[in-house]
Amino acid sequence: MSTEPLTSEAILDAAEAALRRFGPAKTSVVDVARALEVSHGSVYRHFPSKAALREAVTARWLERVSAPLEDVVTRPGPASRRLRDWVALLAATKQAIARDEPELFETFHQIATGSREVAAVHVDHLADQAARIVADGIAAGEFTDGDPAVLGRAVLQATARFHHPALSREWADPATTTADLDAVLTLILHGLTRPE
Amino acid sequence: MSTEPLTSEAILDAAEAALRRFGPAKTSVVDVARALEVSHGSVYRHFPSKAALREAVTARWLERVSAPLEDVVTRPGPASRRLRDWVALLAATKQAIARDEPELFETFHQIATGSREVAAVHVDHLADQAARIVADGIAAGEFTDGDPAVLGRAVLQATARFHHPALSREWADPATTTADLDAVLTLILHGLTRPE
DNA sequence: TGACTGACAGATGTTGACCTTTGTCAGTCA
DNA sequence: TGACTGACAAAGGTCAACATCTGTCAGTCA
Repeated sequence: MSTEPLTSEAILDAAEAALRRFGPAKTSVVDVARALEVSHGSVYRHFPSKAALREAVTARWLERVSAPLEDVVTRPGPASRRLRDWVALLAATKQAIARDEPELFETFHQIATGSREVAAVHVDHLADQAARIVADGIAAGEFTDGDPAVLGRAVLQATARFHHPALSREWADPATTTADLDAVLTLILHGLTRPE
Repeated sequence: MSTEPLTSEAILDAAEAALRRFGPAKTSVVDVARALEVSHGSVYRHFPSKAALREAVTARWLERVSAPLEDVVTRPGPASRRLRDWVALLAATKQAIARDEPELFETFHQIATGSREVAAVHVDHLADQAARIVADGIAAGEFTDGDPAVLGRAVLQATARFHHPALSREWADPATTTADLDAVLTLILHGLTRPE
């Protein structure tokens, strides 16, 4: 019996573990509280509803997806190389999770689908990362002029086929998927790159 | 009581009408047979299973989607204009159905998702249409050199966000969607177009 | 003779009584 | 005093008996 005070972080950890073990359908607030050896009423002192708790778990998880991408954004080197690597890493990350932990992937996709807010924050974050690489490329004279925000968003949307969770069924064949992503990236980069 | 012989076409018509009226969950083979005033056993003389019947209805419906696009492919005029119009018409068609007949849209999406074959034929057909416009553009010196099949497929995939049924939730705001599609199309066409 | 029927077995859905879970809140304890 | 408990009402989920549907096939009818 721990004497530590109950924190939101501890609840998120327990909730994520429970979701991994039982899946979204079989995870109750009581399960989460039991793992923490508190009553389920205590969980409600930190999160206003079960939905809010699940969204918080998902938001934290999505943040762990976009954090490694930040390295590619801030790394030195040509913007075209970084943009290509950034999209490839984003796609590879999502596809790896879908392949290796399909249930967990499905869980988080379901929750994100149900809550516009959580998904929107994640998408905005990604679009911003892409926009910053594009801005670098324009500043360096590597890309043609344009609004980085619009172009970053366009890059994200044009590659949706390869990272949007709703299209995970389309990733069944990794070889085809990689070749297709290469073709789309080449098309896009050609569209961004300044001639000469 | 009709003396006409029962045809596959008549069954498809009745099945589509039943799907429209009752939805996919509530449409039984018996319902379809009843509308035709035959026993459900007769339907099985034309289609080996309920799944095959539903797939045939869906295939016919998808063909009605891609037929009007053919006009844009064969129409005279610059390839860039036609490619832009083609994607816009494809997106507008799918989005209009999703908006105006959400249940029917959901029905056909569900069936197509369940049967790789039907969906693959449709996608291949669309990729081929795009490839033909790209080939025209290359032949006319309007686009840079490249494999039309690869580029056509890339165009289709890069615009998936705007026409893939699995992403219909993302079309909620038509104004944003149109602006986003414009940005992606501009990016892609810039990538295809020969400088100068 | 061959398109069609209808009775049938097994699979799949539906229903409603029962049970678990969510979310609240007055009360306890340190 | 404020973090925590646990009993509770309402909402939602579970399960087994019941009903419908799918797919087959021997038999009918023109």
